[in-house]
Formats: sequence, structure tokens, C-alpha cells
Amino acid sequence: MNNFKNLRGTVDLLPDQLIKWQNVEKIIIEQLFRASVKEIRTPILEMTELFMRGIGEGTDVVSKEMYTFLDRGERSCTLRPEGTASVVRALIQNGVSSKPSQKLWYMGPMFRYERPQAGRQRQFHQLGVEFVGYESARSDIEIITLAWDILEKLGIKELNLEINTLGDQNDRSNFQKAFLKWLEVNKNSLDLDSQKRIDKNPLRILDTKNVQTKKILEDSPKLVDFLSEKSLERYLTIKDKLKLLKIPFIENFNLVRGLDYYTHTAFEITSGLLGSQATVCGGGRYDNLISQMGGTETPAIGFAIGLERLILLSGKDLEESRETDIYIVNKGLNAETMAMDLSRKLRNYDLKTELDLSGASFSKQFKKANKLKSKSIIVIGDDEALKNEFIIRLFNQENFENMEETISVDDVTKLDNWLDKNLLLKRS
RNA sequence: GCGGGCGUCGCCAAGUGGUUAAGGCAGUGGCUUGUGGCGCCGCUAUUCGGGGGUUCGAAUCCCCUCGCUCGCCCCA
Repeated sequence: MNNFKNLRGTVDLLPDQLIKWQNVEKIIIEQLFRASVKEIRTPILEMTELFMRGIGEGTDVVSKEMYTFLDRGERSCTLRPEGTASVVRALIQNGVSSKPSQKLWYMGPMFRYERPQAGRQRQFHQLGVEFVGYESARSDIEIITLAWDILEKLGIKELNLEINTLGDQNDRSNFQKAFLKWLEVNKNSLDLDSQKRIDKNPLRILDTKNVQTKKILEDSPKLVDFLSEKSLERYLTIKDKLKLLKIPFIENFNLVRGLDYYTHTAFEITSGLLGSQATVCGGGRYDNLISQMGGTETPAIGFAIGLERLILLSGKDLEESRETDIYIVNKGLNAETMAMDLSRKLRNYDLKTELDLSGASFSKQFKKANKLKSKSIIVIGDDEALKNEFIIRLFNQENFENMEETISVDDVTKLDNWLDKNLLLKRS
């Protein structure tokens, strides 16, 4: 077998699977539209520097997971590992300060070079939403509820919302000092991975999965205790409002998330049904990112939903495709021309039609129509073509002796009536 | 990058040293050239992910390699 194969960690989505994808995407996009969130599309490819600066060089994503290569002009390019940096770049480039606040969404492929496993691929898809220019605690709540409602609209159950606050830069550096002191003292009790992180990214030690380290961390300084009054108040408001809106959440002081740009609110939505990669949605506030990247000081908050994981969680009801309404059986030279003509006309209706192109025997074409569970068929042979008419027949599975009718090609009214009576009306 | 499990047809599989590699689904041709569910009869892997070795004999045993998969790390 030396046939070509797809690259590791990439997948082909075949027609049957795409039915579910399309249904899920449709529900999401409609929901975003109703919330007046507008779409933005940015290139999949960006200069490497954008992600190094935006996401942070110390992060795992940047230090070991990027698809980076030199183009023919020797420029270092990277396939985007996430969407926020690109959106921010696009906004700065197009003059964010001159525009009012905006609510944006994007959807598309992202790339991270990791070992694939359940719910993780090298090319995967994200839906992202970014509220740019919004500073109030209410925008945090709005973002969280938006994510929550999308998941609910898709009928996904058994979700856990976890929230935390990382404070502002000042809060965080105060905490970090205290935390580092504590880490020095307790260094030897930590697991090896965590020890390595002390220099590289101490905050991340907080969300270790190592059971022992977790236990020891219970006695470590807590970030909440280092929050300024303003930061704390903001955090309390968010918790209160979530309660009022009846969105269940758990506080997780160890939730720090892997990207450097977060401030204040950080949140994650997980599902126990996903295996070890449990996060469906992750997000948070990034008030400093835009200015860090050269824009004017602009607060912002956003989240990203992993579409593959979303698809795994979505119900079977979204997998069903619409049935064929009319299958057009045709054979013979004149008949074939007439069938093509008729099939084009039928596309002016809200119908799903299929024109048989096989030229096979009538018997075969009927079998095909039956296999497709077509609701009705049109039959055109040379006999009909000669008289400029066609036979249309209901074709459901239970009733075998279906009524059929002969209609002249020019008799639009009669066709309309038949479709109304037998197909169009039935659906509503 | 590191562990565990697994690779027999498009899919699901039986076979665990004896040479014609079961079976089912799907596909396809026919019974039935203009008429559909069911049924019946054909066809569909010179080969068991690939390479090497052991043996009279290998899908079956050994070595290497590739791939898939689950987990660690981290994330969506």
C-alpha cells in the first residue's frame, strides 16, 4: 500500500459526517446573528512573530506546537494555532481606535503540532467570539452566557462552567512574588513537571493534574487574596450576576489557562463525556493584549469553542439529512433532454430533487429511488417525451400502490397543485 | 517528546504453524431490456500495514519499521 494518505492529525470529513457539521454550524451562526455578533475572516497564515508576541513565547502553544515554515521569500510563516491574535492584528491594522466597540465571531481551522488523541487533532476547528472595546463586568457575563446558550441550543447536557479571576497585571505580579517565595520553600515536594515550571511559567503550576502537588498547593497563597478592591469587586459582580441569570458555575482558583494574554476573568466549559480532553470552550478577558500588540489601549474579552469536541457532544438528531423529494427516472434520448430541463425547473422550488444520470434500465432507476427513500418520483421515457408529458407518482415505502398522475410539461399549474398537495404542504 | 493497546476486502470481522484466507454488510451483474420493497443465483483480498528472518510450510513465531488508537504533557 503506497497510496497517498492524509497527514497525521488531519481528517477527511465525508458527506455523511458533514450533515451534522452543517446543522451545528447553522444553529451557531443563527444564534450569533440574533445576538448581533458579526463575522470576521482573517488569513489562516500569519507571520510567526504575531503569535510569538500575541500568545507568549513561554507558552506550550508557541514553544512546541506551531506549524512554522519559511516561505519562498524566507519569511517565517505560521499556520494559526488560535484566532485571537489574528483578529487583534486585523483590528489594529484596520484602525480599531476609530471604530466603536464591536462584537465579532470567526470559525475555521486551527493548527497545532501535537500527538493526536480523542478530541484532539493537529488541524481542528474553532468557533471564536471576541467582544472588543468592552470593559464592563456585564460584557464578561454576556460573553459567558453567549457561550453557554450556544451549547444549550445544541442540546448539549452535562456541562460544567468553571470560572476564575486572574486579576490585573498588578494583582498578578504581587501574587506571583508571594507564590514564588512559597514555591522556593516547597520546591522539593512538587512533582518534576511543576518544578520545571517554576522558572518558565509558575502560574501554570496551579492547574497541575498531579494529585500530590494538588494537595500541597492547598496551602499555597491564593490569587484572590491579592486582588485589588476593584478587581475583587468586579469578580464578585460576575458571580452574582451569573447566579441571578441561573447559570450554574463552579469557582476554580486553579484555572489559569495556557495563553499569556488573559487578565481578570478566565473561564472554561468542560464535559465529562469527552474523555481526557474535556474542555469544549475556553475563554477570558485580555485587556492588555491589544496595546501590547501596538494598538491603542482597548479592553476585550472572548472565548473559543472546539468544534470537533462540540460535534462529539451533539445529539444524533443533528445527523439526519433531508430526504429526497423527487427522484427523476429517465431513459431514452428525448426523455433525457426533457428530464434535464424539468429538473432545472424543479430547482426553483424548495425541494430536494435528484436527476438519474445513469442511463440504466427503468428497473434499476426505480431501485435507486427506493433506496434513497425518495418521497416521490417522476418518470420520463420516450413515450412520455413524445407526448411532451411526464408521470409523477408518490413513492412512499408503506403504500406500494401509489397514485400517479400524468402532467404536460407546460402545465405549470397542475404541477404546482400536485406538489402542494403531496409534498410542499405535507412538510409544514 | 514519553508510555499502553491494535493493524486480515470500502466497513464489521473468523482464522493463533499445514497451504483453495470463513462469514456478514455495502457494492455490482443477472433472474425481471418501461417500472420499486422481499427472495434467489453470480462477481468482488494470488493475500493478511510494510520489510527482513525462522521453517519443508507463516496471517499465525522472532526482529525492524510504518500507521492507527488511547493516555501523559498541554489545550479547543
